[in-house]
Amino acid sequence: MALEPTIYDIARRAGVGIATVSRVLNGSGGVAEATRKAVQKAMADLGYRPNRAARRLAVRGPNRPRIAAVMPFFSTNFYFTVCRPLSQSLAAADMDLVLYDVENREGKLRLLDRLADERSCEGLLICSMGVGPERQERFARLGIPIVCVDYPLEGVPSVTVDNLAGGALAAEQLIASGSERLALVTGPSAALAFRQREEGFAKAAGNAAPIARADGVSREAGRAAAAALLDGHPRLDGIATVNDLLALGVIEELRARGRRIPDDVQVTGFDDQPLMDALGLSTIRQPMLAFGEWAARAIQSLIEAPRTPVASTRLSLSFIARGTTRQSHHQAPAATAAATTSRPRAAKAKGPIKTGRSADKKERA
Amino acid sequence: MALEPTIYDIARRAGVGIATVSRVLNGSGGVAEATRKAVQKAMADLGYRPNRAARRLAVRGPNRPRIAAVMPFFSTNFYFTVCRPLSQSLAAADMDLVLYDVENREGKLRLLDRLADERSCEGLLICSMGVGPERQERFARLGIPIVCVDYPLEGVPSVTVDNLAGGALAAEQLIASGSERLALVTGPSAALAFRQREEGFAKAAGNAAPIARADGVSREAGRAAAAALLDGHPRLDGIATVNDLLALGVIEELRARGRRIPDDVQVTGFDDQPLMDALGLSTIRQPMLAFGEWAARAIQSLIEAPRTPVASTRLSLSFIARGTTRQSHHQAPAATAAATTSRPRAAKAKGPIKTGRSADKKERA
DNA sequence: CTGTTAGCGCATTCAA
DNA sequence: TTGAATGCGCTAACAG
Repeated sequence: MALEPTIYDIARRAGVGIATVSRVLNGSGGVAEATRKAVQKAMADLGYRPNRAARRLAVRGPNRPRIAAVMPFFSTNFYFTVCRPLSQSLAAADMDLVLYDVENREGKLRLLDRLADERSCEGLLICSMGVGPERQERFARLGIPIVCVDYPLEGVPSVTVDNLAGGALAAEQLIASGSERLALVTGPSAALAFRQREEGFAKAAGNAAPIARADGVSREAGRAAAAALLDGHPRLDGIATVNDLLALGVIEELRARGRRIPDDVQVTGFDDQPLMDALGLSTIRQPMLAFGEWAARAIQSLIEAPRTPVASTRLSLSFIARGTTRQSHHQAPAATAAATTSRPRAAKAKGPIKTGRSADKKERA
Repeated sequence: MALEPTIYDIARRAGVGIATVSRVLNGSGGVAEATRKAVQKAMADLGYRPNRAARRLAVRGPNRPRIAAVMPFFSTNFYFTVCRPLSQSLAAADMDLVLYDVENREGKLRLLDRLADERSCEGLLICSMGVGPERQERFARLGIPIVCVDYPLEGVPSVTVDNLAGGALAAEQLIASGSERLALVTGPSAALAFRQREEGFAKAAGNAAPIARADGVSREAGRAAAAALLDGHPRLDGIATVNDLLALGVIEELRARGRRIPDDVQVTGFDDQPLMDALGLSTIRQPMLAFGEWAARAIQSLIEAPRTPVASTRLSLSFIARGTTRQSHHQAPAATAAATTSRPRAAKAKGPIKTGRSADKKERA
């Protein structure tokens, strides 16, 4: 018996009609206690499990759209923060959010294929990753709209930021506040955003500036990368990173080596994840809130009006000055148009908990 | 036309058979370009949206169990951390994780009713919240197993910790390291865990110790509560909290008032969320990883073998000493059996980023 | 290439 | 209180 038992099976076994089985199943009353028991026993014996598809078809239950959110969810609080507005918007629009955490390219592809095979979602939300053109085409044929966040995918609406400008902004800020020997700690090259930030950084810092690639986006990875970097370039006085956690790792290593921050070396992060203000990390803020809100709206309109095209948007980044950089003397070049700068207050790093409670609160999308 | 159009509708409109419609729908090939276009136009015109229930029934698609995870997901990183192992376990077991963020009691009840009405999940995972007995009974009848995390619900398997002991542990640690005038900053009384921690704290700190109730579990709420507390009791030298974020808020307020930590006043958190080590917060660690793993296993076995009872478990808490408390002189009383203590290293708070890289890494479930 | 037909598993009349 | 019959929307043979 490879197949799942159905109400027919249990009806036969209990010596009743399927209607009766259905009744006890739904507690619709009007069933003799004896027969109910018999039916329940039969269900238990056969390990019956109702088929929800059949039920929903029969009951004409609401075809509540399910949005599959595919992303390396647990890698960083960036995704958590993006998902917050997303979740709320979707709930308000009466859609379900199904979370699919993917850690690597293989996992992602396998998942996408499965989603397509089983049509297990009505909308696809992909973060920081691409989709093969053939897969993209497949979803299109199936009528499953795709929306991309933090990744520019041709042919589908996406919200992105100018990562190239962001990378440059980091370098510029470091320079503006006095660093002369810059370096960058980046993450796995699989991420397009990282590669773009690297490029932007190199453009602004000069190609001589060393770039160390961390093996992941964790603090540990950042620390290891910083160690390697500092071994080769002990005189560095400004380290940018492509991610806040990496920056924290860099800072740990710097401290372990007795370098003072920001006096000896300045450090910047990227994202402005939650708690970075408490940690006093200078960083480049991504409009995570806006990311989530935009994505929710886009997928919503795509589901309600399948053929209506949605225009992609590009949001801007801003530098948040905190305790790991010094006061900047020059304004950042206006060249990086898409990136704006804000300096709430020159919060010198002192205690373990340091809050920049100024303009830090709301992001400026 | 209140009803959704079906393939019959579009078949009629396009002047073809339903099979053809189905073909273009699935890209199964073997359709003349002309007819395909006609069909697609009809679909567009009628705003056709395939009914997934029908499809899955017809195709006998895998009845992949969907686990609805109901919790105040975005309130704290506690849930994020619990969900990580949960997500991975479920994925490995071939189940989908559907996230339902609920912010309050009403939202929760409404959601639970909807889940039951629509049978939109095969398993229910509830965090930090109860379910009404009638609702519980309803899910039971529907054959939808429930598992509770961080909340002891009679009749359903649950993972919990001894919050009473946890509250006491906080007070004891504060006392052991020299505080004499204790206070507690707690959260909304709706949360059972908070109430229990309050009770435990009061028992160990004495009923004279003031308890301030914050209006939420955010840093802002913690800070506000601390302000009120300090206004009324300026000489406090030890403040425990029921949540890390609250503790961070307390610390902000303390610093704003020029009190030194831990010299003038010691502070403890609760949970040991991610980054608390970097922030140097002394706290009581919850076994979040184990929470998630256990829940995944429980729901799994309940789905595979519906009638098999699963025993609840209670995991233990441990105190993690970091920079916001002083070195303790006495061992914590052995009375709080369920709670163990560990002091990796007396990390004096110095820089904005301070890492206790010792035994901090893995939790001790 | 395309239409006809027969289920998929369940809820729900309607009679009995 | 119970059973037989019907249909939910779609896919998949099987004929044409």
